[in-house]
Amino acid sequence: MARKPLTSPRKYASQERSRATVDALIEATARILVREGFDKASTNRIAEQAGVSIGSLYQYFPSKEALVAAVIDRHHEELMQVVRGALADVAALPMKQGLRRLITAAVEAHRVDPKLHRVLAEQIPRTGRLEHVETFSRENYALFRKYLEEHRDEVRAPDLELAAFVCVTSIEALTHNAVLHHADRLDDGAMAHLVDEATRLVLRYLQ
Amino acid sequence: MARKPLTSPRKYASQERSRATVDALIEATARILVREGFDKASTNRIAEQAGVSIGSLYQYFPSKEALVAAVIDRHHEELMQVVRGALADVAALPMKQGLRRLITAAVEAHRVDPKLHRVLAEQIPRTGRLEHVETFSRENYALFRKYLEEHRDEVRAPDLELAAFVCVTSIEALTHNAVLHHADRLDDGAMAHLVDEATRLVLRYLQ
DNA sequence: GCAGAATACGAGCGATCGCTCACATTGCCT
DNA sequence: AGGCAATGTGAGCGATCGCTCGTATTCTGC
Repeated sequence: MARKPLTSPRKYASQERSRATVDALIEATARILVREGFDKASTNRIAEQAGVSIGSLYQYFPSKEALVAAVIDRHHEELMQVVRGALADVAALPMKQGLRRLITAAVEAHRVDPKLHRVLAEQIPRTGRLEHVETFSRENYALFRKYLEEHRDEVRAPDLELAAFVCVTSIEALTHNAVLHHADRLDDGAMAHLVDEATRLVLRYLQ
Repeated sequence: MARKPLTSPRKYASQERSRATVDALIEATARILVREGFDKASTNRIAEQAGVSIGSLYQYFPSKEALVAAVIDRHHEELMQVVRGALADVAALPMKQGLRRLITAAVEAHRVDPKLHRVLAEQIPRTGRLEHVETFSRENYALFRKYLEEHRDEVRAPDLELAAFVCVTSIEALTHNAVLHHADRLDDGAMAHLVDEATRLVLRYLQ
């Protein structure tokens, strides 16, 4: 199966044991990113934390960058799970309730692993994996646009593409800023308040 | 004047020559950040690009971090110049025109040096100088809140602090995303369109 | 014009980084 | 049981990093 002479690292782990190794490496990377930051996340350190030799690391990840990209992908998949679920839930609701629920979901998504989310948001550009984020954003735009189309009767906007951009960007920025930069001032009351305001913002804009 | 034995670097350059050195270093740092990214911006490389010895660099900046912080401060000062100017211009205008002008100013601010702005936005967290950004954000919130207070008769919001957070965050995210991530699709027409939408968004929210 | 302060220089230190490779161990298949 | 593929190991290489320090040059005040 494997043809290459082990120089360019194998990508696929077929046995149970190696899958555990890959998982441990990704998990260790996430841990170190959260606890010590990007600069401390050297490949040697990650391997050590994972309880795996540095050689094994390079069997499965061609570079440090690839490791971080794997963490990003895993995290984004978790986020999209939340978003897709929420969109399915609210498909039939009127927009007022639907938007409120969607914005609540956005907050929840940011609370899945806020510290990791923050580190990734800050460090992703360095990985050269900006495409990943672009893809992620694009899927968000597309999903929300579809939502708007399904509620076209309640929306006065002529350009749904633009409207989706405005809504998604605003909601993401509000929840991101609130959860990641003002977590201190954000008890449950303030949080409900914020969801109210954000809902009001996009609802009035769309109608 | 200088007491320390040259170990902890001097902060103040008193002669003309040394001020030029400091400027060259900051300018070189900005250039390298824009052209080659954070990782390539080593202190040796910065000194070389500035036409200055590495020793001189450490006379004026105690660390690489301090150098980047200086670039950040300079850039933020330029941005705030634009923002403060716009706020002064629109103080007497009714909100509808005023907000439009302010949002246009936000776009202009992002266009001062978009590439540098992007690199800084992405890399700032690494410098440990997050406080700088926080201060910057806070000044923005405060200025806009003051603006809202002066137009209290046109604003229905009960909590101006929260309203300022919502507006500033949304405007900043919209202009930031548009200018830095969708510059391709952003001719003058699309730009005017975006300003329209953003104005509508915050105006309806506030009234 | 001269002394001392201010400024500039750059070889090079110690640390760390990403990563390779020669070799050892484990698991699968017949 | 034995052979080969899959997986695991870690010492260490070459590069680069941030930064120091002893020395050379330039400027200022008298």
